Amino acid sequence: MAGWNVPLEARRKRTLTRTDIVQAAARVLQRDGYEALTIRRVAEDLGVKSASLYWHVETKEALEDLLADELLAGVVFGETTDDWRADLRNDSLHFVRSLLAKRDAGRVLAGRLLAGPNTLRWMEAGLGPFRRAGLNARDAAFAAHAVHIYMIGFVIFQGSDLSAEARAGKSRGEILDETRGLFGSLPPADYPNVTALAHGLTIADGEGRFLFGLDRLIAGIADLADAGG
Amino acid sequence: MAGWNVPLEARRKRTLTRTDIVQAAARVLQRDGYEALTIRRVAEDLGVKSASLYWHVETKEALEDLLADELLAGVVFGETTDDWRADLRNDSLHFVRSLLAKRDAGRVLAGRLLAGPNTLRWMEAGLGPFRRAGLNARDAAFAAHAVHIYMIGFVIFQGSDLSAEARAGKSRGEILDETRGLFGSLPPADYPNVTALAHGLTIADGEGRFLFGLDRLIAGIADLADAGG
DNA sequence: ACCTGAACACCGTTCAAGT
DNA sequence: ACCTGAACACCGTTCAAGT
Repeated sequence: MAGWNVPLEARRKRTLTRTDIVQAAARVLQRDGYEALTIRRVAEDLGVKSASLYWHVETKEALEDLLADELLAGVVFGETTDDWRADLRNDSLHFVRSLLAKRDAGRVLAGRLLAGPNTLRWMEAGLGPFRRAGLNARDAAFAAHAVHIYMIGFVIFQGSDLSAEARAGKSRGEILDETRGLFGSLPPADYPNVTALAHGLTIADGEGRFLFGLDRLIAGIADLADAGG
Repeated sequence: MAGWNVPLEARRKRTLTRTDIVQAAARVLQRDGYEALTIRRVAEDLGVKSASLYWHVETKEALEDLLADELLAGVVFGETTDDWRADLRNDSLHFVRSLLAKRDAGRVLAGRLLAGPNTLRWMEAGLGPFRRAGLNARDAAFAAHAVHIYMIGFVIFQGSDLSAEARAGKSRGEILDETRGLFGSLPPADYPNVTALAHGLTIADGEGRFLFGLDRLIAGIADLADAGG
């Protein structure tokens, strides 16, 4: 009676683990996006009923916590050199590249501060440049946090749709073009700054935009490190 | 037959408007939080059936776009002085204070770049210090965007629950205390940086933490402004 | 110990029907 | 023009029941 048409069950030979579930969640996120990341779909991807996941994971939020840690697994760090500024710049660029390469990573990571294994490894390596800059413990921690917030914020913005219109088929570029047009057409008497900066505020915001802010942050941290050391 | 027990309907004497709906959404957000911000609850708050809202608003996402603009209505700006750095610092501090005063504002604002009336007014005033710094148009726009990303990122982090555990009753302070204990108990040979900075990474992160990063960013922007001018 | 069936209390959204 | 009733296709989560 059965035997044919059991492709999903066949894939699963052994008992389910948390790791299986987290990796399935990562697949669903990558394939269908954050909106479609549901317990039921993760279960379906595993060839299992949704209720089964609750044996391994407390809630959907807890699964997202685990997924957030998983997303940091792929972040790589360059070699340590004697130039902490260059190291910090490289590490930060790799960080945002790695997260932007994964769909909706910013939405999952936003507001989570976890202590999973990948997060700890990433933190340990990421803190290196701040310590080599010669900052005291508090300043190093605060500076690292500031850079972290900036990076996550950038990933969220860059990976977002900007508005509901975007989901209705419009591309990010089209939205930006429209916004530029709107900014430029405002009455300059009332909006002198917005009209004057319309172009810079709406041009495609890739790595150049990220690096601009990152370099300002690094310069500001260097000011402090130089003054203190 | 009726006449008694119609409190919600009585409140609504005239026809529904988009403004009514947005303000009801703001009330629901403030009262019940982002998770509870549903079309059905907004409708209930207005004494109306959920289907009615779709006459005025395309989708829930479109309503959240409108709500995002509404959240910026309360942001105030100080007097303009001849010190753009001080003005920028004041404006930024007021911005995060204003958003942190509203529940889950970061979650609504995250990733939205809109051109609503409040957003435009806020942008116009917010761009002032960057222009007075003497930066060229592109640099002023990029610098403003960097500060914006940092502020929104901070609000998201500060307003978040950090993990699923937090929603299960634990306070933010308890989570931070636990995390500090965990960081401190890691093997220092494997995690020299995390253990050394455990305290700074997990102490209660209020305005001091925000200002630290903001001041680094402003210093970095000033470096550029001074070099260019 | 682990998974399923079936239900509960919700969602966003649509659309014919009412006024 | 504006709102409702009723439905559709989903959700997260629980829990008795199966193996």
